[in-house]
Amino acid sequence: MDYEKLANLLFPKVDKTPEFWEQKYPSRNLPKGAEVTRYAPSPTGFVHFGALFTSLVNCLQAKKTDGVFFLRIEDTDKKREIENGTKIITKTLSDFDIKFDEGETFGGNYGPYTQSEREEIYKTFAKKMVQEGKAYPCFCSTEELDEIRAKQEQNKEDIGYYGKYAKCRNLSFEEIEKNIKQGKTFVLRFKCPYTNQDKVTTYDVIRGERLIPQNQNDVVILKSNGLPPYNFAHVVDDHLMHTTFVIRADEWLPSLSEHLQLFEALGFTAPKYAHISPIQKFDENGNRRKLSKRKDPESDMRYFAEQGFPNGAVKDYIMTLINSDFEEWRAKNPTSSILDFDFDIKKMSASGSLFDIVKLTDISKNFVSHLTNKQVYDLALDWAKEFDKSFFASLTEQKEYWLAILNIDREIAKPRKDISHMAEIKEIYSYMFEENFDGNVSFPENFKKQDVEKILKLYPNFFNEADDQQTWFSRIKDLSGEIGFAREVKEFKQNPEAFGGHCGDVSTIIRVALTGRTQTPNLYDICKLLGKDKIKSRFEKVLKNL
RNA sequence: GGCCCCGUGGUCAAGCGGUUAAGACAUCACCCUUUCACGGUGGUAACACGGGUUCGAUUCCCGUCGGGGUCACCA
Repeated sequence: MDYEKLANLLFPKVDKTPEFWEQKYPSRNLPKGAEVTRYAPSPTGFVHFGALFTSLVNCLQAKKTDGVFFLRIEDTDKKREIENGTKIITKTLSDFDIKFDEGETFGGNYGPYTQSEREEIYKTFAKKMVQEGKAYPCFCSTEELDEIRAKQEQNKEDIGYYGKYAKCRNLSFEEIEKNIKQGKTFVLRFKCPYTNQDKVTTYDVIRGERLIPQNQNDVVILKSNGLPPYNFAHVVDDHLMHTTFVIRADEWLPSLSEHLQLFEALGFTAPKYAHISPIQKFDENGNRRKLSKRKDPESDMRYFAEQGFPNGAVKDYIMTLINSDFEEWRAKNPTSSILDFDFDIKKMSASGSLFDIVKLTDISKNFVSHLTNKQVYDLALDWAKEFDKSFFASLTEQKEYWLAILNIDREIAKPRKDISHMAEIKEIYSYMFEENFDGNVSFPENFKKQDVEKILKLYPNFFNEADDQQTWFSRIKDLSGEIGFAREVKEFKQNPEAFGGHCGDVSTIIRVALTGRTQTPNLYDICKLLGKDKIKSRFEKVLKNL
């Protein structure tokens, strides 16, 4: 077979040579140890939780080594593309402070960074493969391929396009020419020189050295639309873009040997690899499974935006999954940038972790507790603008009041931790607004009705808006004494029979009467914000319902 | 089904042949406190199983089991 002739038959329009591209994309001049990493999504407009996870690891790996982190859009399958898909992805990542050094809209000397615009490049290298007898055209139809598979399944043989099943592998030049003249489309297949009896040693940065069977399939390297599938695009792009470190999901592990073969066939040096296990969740049977786009709302980063989790909190949570000593570091450095953390990809676990909303909630509460009232207000405002119109209106119209509410138990040594996401704020503080208060509250059962009545009638006389917190509470004690309750909790505990309750009980009754809840932020602040008039009117409503 | 990956408390996880098997979340109890929180102390709770190797295995090897992934002209 004259491969040169075949190459020209298949790719008559390709006039560039591999050398041309090699010269156009010379080695990057980077310091020793600098890693070039990338995030390479399809423009589906959907950012999976695991994708954010992976992109964060890639980003950190590049930043920690003073390397380059770039964005490449893998759009060789036009079916998956949606309008503005790329924009949505970059916006989402940028919200999480994941910034690219290079990419279609970020600049860089190794573009185009969109695969559909790289067709000429792929074809140049595909042609080279043909010229060297390492690839051949395949005219098999889907039906023929299905037949092959059915036969293999029946015979319990390995499934795939290989050996005697590789029908088009030995087509003569004349047969190929005839097919092409008839206008038949073809895919280009890699002429795989191995069987799966052959083994190859691979190295994965997280998993270490492994001996794995070689791929034996004549995999497709150019689809009939002229663009390559992932395998060939990955190899050509990451070679030409000088990626040094490919960090990707572990679903790629089974095709690693295939990729390595392609690097070898092209005469390229393969990058380092790390394969990350997927984030999982329990299914209805209690088994773990990968977070699913269809079944799990939290697989979509939009979920966290809708709930109003601060991006920083989500990122902190992901960091705890990436390197488990992050939490300890974060506790000591509550406001430091993640880049100051001693990230190390080798500290990553090879096993997949379970998504845990409870843990995220805890981390988020900690995160929010370190913010100022203004920062929380701004986050809430941003969130409400998009997701809750009435809350937005309330925040805007009563800005000062909201700032005061959000300031309760904040910016003190041990701040309160009750807000984890923006969507719950309106509900958490609903009792601060008269329109939500109907006087229909229920007191804990151990309180006597007459005690409640006494307290509600007396408290307004004991409350002065000008009092500081200490004075305020001493008046509550006075009130306690007046109705036969203990002024001090200790006093009560020593002799419970002698009292109707203690000052803490009085506080609880006031709290419940005012808010309908047994747990709220500092009661003193609430009373002060509400003011005497509202306290009175709320108590009147409660007394009517008693 | 073939191949591949993974397997320490409910969850995230340290651990790299000898440990009282860390820590965090969750949970429970208690303490602190002028209320609610916050905080503190302590408790419950784990090496999937079976064989080796070894003086000694959570750690190394093999097998079993369990879970996951992958077998496309999708990435």
